Amino acid sequence: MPKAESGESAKSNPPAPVHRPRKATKRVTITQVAEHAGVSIAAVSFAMNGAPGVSEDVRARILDVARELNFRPSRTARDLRSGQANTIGLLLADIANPFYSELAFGAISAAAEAGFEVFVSHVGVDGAHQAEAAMTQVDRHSGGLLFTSVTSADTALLAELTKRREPFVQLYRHIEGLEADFVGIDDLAAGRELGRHVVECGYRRVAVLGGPPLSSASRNRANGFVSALTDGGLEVVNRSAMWGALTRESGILRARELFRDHPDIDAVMCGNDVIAVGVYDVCREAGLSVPGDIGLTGFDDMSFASAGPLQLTTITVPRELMGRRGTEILLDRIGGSTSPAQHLILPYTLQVRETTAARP
Amino acid sequence: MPKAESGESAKSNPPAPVHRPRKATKRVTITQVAEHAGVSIAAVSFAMNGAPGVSEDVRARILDVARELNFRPSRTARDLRSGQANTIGLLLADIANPFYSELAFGAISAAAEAGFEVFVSHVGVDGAHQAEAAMTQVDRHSGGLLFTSVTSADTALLAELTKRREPFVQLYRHIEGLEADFVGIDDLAAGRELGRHVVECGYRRVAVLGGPPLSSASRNRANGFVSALTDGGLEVVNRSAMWGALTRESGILRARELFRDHPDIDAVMCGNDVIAVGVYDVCREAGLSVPGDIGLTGFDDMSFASAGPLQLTTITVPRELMGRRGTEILLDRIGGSTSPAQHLILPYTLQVRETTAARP
DNA sequence: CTGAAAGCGCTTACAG
DNA sequence: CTGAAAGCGCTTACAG
Repeated sequence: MPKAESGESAKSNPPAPVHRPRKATKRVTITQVAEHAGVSIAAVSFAMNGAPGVSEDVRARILDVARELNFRPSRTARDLRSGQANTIGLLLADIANPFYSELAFGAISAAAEAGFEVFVSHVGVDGAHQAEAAMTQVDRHSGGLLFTSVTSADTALLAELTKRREPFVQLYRHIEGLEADFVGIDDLAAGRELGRHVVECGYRRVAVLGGPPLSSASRNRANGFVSALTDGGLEVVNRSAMWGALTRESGILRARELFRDHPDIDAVMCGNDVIAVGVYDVCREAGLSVPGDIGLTGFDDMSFASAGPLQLTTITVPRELMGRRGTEILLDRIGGSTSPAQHLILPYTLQVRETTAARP
Repeated sequence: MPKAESGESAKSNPPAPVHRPRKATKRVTITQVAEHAGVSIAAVSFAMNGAPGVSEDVRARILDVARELNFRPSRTARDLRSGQANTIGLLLADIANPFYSELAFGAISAAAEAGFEVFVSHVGVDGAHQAEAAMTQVDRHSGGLLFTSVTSADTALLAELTKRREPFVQLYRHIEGLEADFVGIDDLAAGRELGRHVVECGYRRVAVLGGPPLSSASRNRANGFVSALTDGGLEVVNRSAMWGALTRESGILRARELFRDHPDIDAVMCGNDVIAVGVYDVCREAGLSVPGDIGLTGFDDMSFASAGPLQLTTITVPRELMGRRGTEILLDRIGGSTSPAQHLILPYTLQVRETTAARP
C-alpha cells in the first residue's frame, strides 16, 4: 500500500528538525510480516500464538517469514489490546537488602511457572514511593501486587487498590485488622521461643533492640521477646527504648548507648540479624566477648548469620517460600478467585548457634 | 453506546462459561473523563501532561473530573503510541545475590532521576534465560538494557541487540574485543595488588580459588593473583584447578579438596567474598586458625565481609556507583548519543583486615 | 485555544 | 480455513 512520500506541506515553515522518533528504523511489525507472507495480519497473529485459524503450511510459511524479518510481537500492543499484562509487581522496601531479594527469588520462580513476569520496584525504606510505585504498576496493567513492607500508613493505598479491584498480597508484614491476603510467619511465637531460649541460658539482664514499631513483624517479634522474658521473671532492661531501624548502623548506635546506660546487661535480643551484627561490632570495640560477656540473638537467619566465625543464634524465616506462596495466592486472585482473605502462616525454626550459651 | 447483550449464538454449544476478562469494570479511560468534562480527549491528554493547548480553567476542570473519577492514564497505551516505554531493563544473574542488588540500587536511583523506571529480570546463574529475558524487554519497548554478567555465550545476543539498535551497557563483566560500552574496575590490577599483599605478608604456599573462567572479571582477578605471586617468586599451588563457581558451597567443596591434596598450603586467595566464607567454614571444621594457619582473601567487600568477627581482607568494588554510571551511559545512548563505545574503569580499594597478617 | 481524526501494533469476534 | 474491520487507550499533528 504505497503512501505519499510524507505529507509535508510546502509552507514557509522552518526546515523542521522534527526530532523524528528513533523507532522509524526499529521495529518490525505484524503488518510487514503479513505483507511479506501475503496473508492477513490476523493470520500472522494466529500463527505466532499457535492459535487455530491457519492451516499448517500457511503457519509454517508465516513463521518462516517472521524469523527472516526478525519479527518480535510487541508486548505493549498485546497488553493494551488484551487489557492484561501477565505481569505482577513486587514492591521491595530496599532492593539492596538481601532479605528482600530472597523473597523476590521465590516470587519470580513461582510467577515464571505460571507464565507471569515480575516487575520489581524499589520503594525506599521509608516507603516514600510505595503508593507511587504501586500505582505505576496499575498503570501498566499489571495483574496484581506483592507488598513486602506495608505499614499502617499504607491503609489508604490498599483501600484504593481494593476499590480498583487490583489484587494484592501482603508478605512478611501486614496491616492488622485488614481483611486481605497475607503470608508470613508467627513472629510472636518465634520471638517468644527465642526469648525462652535466652532465659534458659541463664541470661538475666536482657535488652531488646527491635525494629520499627510500624512494622507488624517487628512489633510481634519484640512483643514475643518481652513476653518470654516476663514469663521467665525478667524485665527488659530498656523497655522504654526498644524500637529503631533494622540496620547495622542503628544496631551500632543503639548498642553504644545501651552499654553506656546499662553497663551490667548480659544479653541483647535484636529485631533482625543486621541489627545483631551492629551490636557485635560494638562488642568487639568494647572488648566484650560473645557469648561469654554478652549473649546475642538475631532474627531471619540471613546467609551471613552463619558466615565463617559469626555463628548467630537466630530464627530461620523461609523467605523464598514466602515469596513463592504469596505469588501463588496472588495468581489465584488474578485468575478470579474470590475466596475469603487468607492468612498463610509458614513454619520457622529456632537456630541455636554460638552467640548464646548456658551461663556458668 | 449500547451493545448487544453479548453475541452468543443459539447453537448447540455448551453454555459458554466465557471467562470474560475482569477488566470490564476496571479501568477509567480518557474518553470517560472527556465526556464528563465535556471536552475532547485531546484536551484531557494535554491537561494530564501539563502540555499547552488548554486554557488554565479548562485544565483545572479536567483535572478535577479526573480526580473525581480516579482516572489514571494507561502507561501501556502511552508506551504503544509513543513507541518508547521510558524504561530500562536490568538483567541480573541472580537477584538473591546481594552483589547484584547493590548494582541494582545504583541503577534504579540513577534511572529515577531521569524519569526512567528499571525493570529487573532474574536470568539464572547459568545465564539460561539471558536471551529470553533480554528480548522480552525489547518486546516491551524498553529503551535499553543493562547486563551484569555477560559471557562469550552472549555474543550472538549482543549482536542481535546491536542490529535492532537496542542500546545496552555491560557492567562488571564484558566480552573482550567487543566494541560496546562497559563499566567495571580493573580486576587484573586489583588482583595483582591483593596478590602482592599476600606475598608481602610472607605466605608461601598459596592456592587460588577463582570464579568461572567464562567471566571476564573472574579471569582477570585470578590472573592478577597469579601474576603477583609469580613476581614474588611463588607458584600457585593448584594452578591447574583454579576455576569454579562463585558460591559458598563451591568454596567449601574446593577447600576440602585443597586441604586434602595440599596439606601444606598457608593461604587461599578467592575469586569473591562468598567463596572465602566457604573456605573459612572448612578452616573452622578442620581446626585451622585464620590468619595464623591460613591466610584468606576475598574480593568485592560485601557487607558480610566485615560482619562481627569476620574481618576479611578483600577488594572494595564500588557496586552502587557501577550501577549508577552504567545507567547514565545507557541513558545517553537512549538519548541518541553515538560517541564511540567507552570502557569506564572505576576505582577499587584494597581492604587489609584480619584474615591476612605478617608471618613471623 | 479547541476539536476531530489518524495511528501506535496488536487480538478477536464476525463474515465469507 | 481465511480476510476485513473494529477496538484497546492513548498522543500528536492538523484544521478551525
